Amino acid sequence: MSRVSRAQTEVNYQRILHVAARMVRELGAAKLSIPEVMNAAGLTHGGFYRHFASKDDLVAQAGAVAFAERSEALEAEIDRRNRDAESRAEGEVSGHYKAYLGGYVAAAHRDDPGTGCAAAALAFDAAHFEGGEALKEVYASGVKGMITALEELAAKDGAAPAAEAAPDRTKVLVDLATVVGGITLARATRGDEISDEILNVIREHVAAEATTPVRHD
Amino acid sequence: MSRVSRAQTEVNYQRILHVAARMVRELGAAKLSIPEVMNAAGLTHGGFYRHFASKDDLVAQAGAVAFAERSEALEAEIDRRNRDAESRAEGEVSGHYKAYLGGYVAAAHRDDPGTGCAAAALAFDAAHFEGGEALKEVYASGVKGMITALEELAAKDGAAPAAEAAPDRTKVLVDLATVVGGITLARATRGDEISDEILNVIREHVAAEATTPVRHD
DNA sequence: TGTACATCAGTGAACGCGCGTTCACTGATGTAC
DNA sequence: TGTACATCAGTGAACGCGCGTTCACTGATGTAC
Repeated sequence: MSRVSRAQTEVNYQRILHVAARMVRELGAAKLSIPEVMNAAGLTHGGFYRHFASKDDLVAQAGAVAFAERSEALEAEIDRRNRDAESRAEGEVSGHYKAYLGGYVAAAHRDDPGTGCAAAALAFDAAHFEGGEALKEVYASGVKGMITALEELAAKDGAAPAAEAAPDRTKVLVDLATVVGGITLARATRGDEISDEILNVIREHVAAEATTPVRHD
Repeated sequence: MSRVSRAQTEVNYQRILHVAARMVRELGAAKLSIPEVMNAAGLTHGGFYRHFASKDDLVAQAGAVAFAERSEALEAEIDRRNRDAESRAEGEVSGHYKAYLGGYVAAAHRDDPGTGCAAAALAFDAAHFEGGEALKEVYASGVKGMITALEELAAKDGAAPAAEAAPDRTKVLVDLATVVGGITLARATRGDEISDEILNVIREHVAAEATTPVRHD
């Protein structure tokens, strides 16, 4: 293969990005190798620099794609909530907020980080990134986007018991930390009985009143 | 320097271990280099294999040391609680459990992972470790030790509001996930305003009734 | 206690390896006329 | 529409680098007598 059409170039670029978005969540930035990414995208490693300035550039762009993929999933959940709201009487709750959180802390999500939450999978790399600020910025704005989406999802949702206030930013931040910590601990202890126990306890805690959990795989 | 006394050998071994326990929490296993560890311990890299079978062996042993260092801090907290209990009337609470959690989610702890919680700092490496099961086992038993210690610390502690049950294993698991997730997100977003906001919100949530926070630095 | 010798912790050079990155080359694509 | 040519996406070999690991060597330590 020599030169390729513009349309094909764009297809290849997108394929590299999405392959890398999966692999960086599975392996982390340090073990992500350019030859392996290019091979997984069906190309040879030599052409890499026609698309990216450096490996750090790839990692930052792939991180942004990972957040975007997940953001689509969360927005779909919000749409579902909005549609439900139309056919719901005043005071009723849909439970999508808690369903989302409950599905987050699931074995399927723990076992498949490559398509899972970018905030959990990329936290280490965002904290340790040394190639400029690109990934750090991607990560921070990705997390802030998640928080906003969760606030939106929770706004008319709630399903809170009588004594508890309606979900607000504080509750969203605490819940997000809880599920991110839960999946992080569950992944790190995978293979030990404590891993499932953590998932189960956290799931019941965040989604006790949920109806059907959202699938994360 | 050529051969060295047995006592000095043990001193050097311990120094390598503790230096590595700090560095692996700061850098992660992938960026931890044997030459740098040995230099930081005041030795040259050639002698490394007199003490360790491989880099994976070092990482696993250093991880165990990191958990042990922190376990000592937690046990000191439990001792303090026990001493307090003697001079406390029935029904009073000391608040050490919540003080510990509150101190965990602090800027000082976020900014100094090298001496901080091993469960948070080593989660990525435990999840991605490929050199046998050593680090995974160290990590799982380390986390289970933390949970046991927190249960013990919470047992006669509590400071729970009227409606809330006394802290039990469920509460400990949820609280642990929340503070681990909180410090993980705060480290990954460090430099952005959201980092401090997460720490502050989580701290108030887990330690609302605490008196003085435990220092984690 | 003193002597002779084996041990082995630490040194520093060397190894092979995979990595990120560069580069000369290819030849279909895109463009100018 | 057709032709001539410049462009440039992709190829595969090559580079320097730091890494984990090995090894011959050193000489003080520990031991046997």
